[in-house]
Amino acid sequence: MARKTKAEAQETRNHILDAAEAMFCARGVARTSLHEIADRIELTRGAVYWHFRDKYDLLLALWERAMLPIDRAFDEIDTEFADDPLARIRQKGTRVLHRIVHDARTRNLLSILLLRCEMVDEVAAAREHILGCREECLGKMRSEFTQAVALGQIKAKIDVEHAAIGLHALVDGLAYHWLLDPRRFDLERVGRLVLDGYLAGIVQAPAAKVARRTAATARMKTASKIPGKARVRTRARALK
Amino acid sequence: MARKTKAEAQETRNHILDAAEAMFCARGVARTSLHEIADRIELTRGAVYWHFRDKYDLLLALWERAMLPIDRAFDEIDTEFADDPLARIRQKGTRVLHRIVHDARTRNLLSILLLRCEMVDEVAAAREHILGCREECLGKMRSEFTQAVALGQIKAKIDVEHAAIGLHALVDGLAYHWLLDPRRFDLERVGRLVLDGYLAGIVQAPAAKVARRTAATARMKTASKIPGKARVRTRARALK
DNA sequence: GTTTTTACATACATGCATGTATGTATGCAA
DNA sequence: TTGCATACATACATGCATGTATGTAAAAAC
Repeated sequence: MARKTKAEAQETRNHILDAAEAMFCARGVARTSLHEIADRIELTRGAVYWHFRDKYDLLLALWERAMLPIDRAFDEIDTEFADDPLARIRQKGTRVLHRIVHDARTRNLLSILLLRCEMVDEVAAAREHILGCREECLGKMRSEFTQAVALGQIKAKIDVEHAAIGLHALVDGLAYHWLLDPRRFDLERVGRLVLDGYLAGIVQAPAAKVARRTAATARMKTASKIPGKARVRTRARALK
Repeated sequence: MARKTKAEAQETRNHILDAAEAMFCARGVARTSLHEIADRIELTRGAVYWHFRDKYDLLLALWERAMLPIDRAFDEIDTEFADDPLARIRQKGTRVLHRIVHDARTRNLLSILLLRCEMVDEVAAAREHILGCREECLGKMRSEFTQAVALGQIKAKIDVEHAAIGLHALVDGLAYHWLLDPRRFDLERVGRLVLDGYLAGIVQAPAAKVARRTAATARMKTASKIPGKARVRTRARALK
């Protein structure tokens, strides 16, 4: 068969990635064969094996391709809200939700990651990559929270590590449930509400303090042993 | 070979389930063959096919076996905190976290569900089962939140549906990240902190109100359009 | 213009997982 | 005690996915 030019080869590489993304998303990583992927774009397995070592190398390439635009989107926010870490946190959360809903590639990749891929030995390389990205993301968020504490935007006693972990878990959990059943709720709208609720629990409270206690908070007093975080008093007078 | 008595047959059925749980957890559902499962307990595939239709029927049985104790644990809490819905919410969240950390079966099953299983056509039956459980859980939580609103424990303007979705997402997200890398953080401790932070964002605030606004909340005012939830003022004076 | 390398297609060998059919010895019911 | 259903083991047939080896024509390097 006629050999393609370098640019054309790059194009077919992208086609393979597109096909893999679609197939993985539709039928799961383990259940899709390289034959099916190649077949979808009228190629043979030879082409796939030429560009990628095996299925998991292909999967890793898929993730690397998807990470770039996400990182860039995050950096945009950093410059946009240069002096307002709390706004950056909120903006990053809502933008992630927006991307998941409106950007097919992000949504597909997240769907593969959360629902269509078994995290076992074979995907070890990809797993390490994901953990690295997660750690990087957590580090950034921790940094944001630290700055927010320094600016008095959130309670000083908040453990920034925990706040970051919670935020990350919340967003991923929302995405997970939405991907499982997208018609169940509106990820963007509900997600923003829930996110605001979470942030409301940690933003800096004004001086006001009252002693009224509900039955629940009285119970909680005896039930839990963590003094710092939960004693936070919150005030988020947001939104029009 | 010698036929076993009814009780012995039930025992081997459980052994098969145990072996499947361990293998699925260690190597993923798709990558474990029924041969490996049978081999692990010194049986043949014939035994597996006798008790289960195929691999996914086995998977479904695994989930059904795990759901019973979880439901019972939840019911215990209902009777324990009969008059305090907010405490029930908190207690259920923390108990789930506790179970995940300390009960191997719960942990394994959740690990299979979140990390070792591709949610595609083949697991459709199991998927429906899971969605049903999720809906049931959400319904209960919504009910708890509704009662909490009625008792004035949380802000009346809170949308109980969103609060339940957020709580569910938060717990699942925490579990997901912890299972991905258990040494990264202490699920029980950090999870309880984060959970309290989330609940702190929605519990009923006392009358106090102040006008101080951080840069972030000012931004948020313009950025968001949801008035109810985020305007909640919170106070959770919990914990000793 | 020749050589080399590229970008695939084709062909081959292998192994493994599945499902089913069949065998079989025993528990259990009548 | 007979007969049937049970609780498996064994055997068989099939298909499919993988990896690699080889072929090949054109692009690119020289």
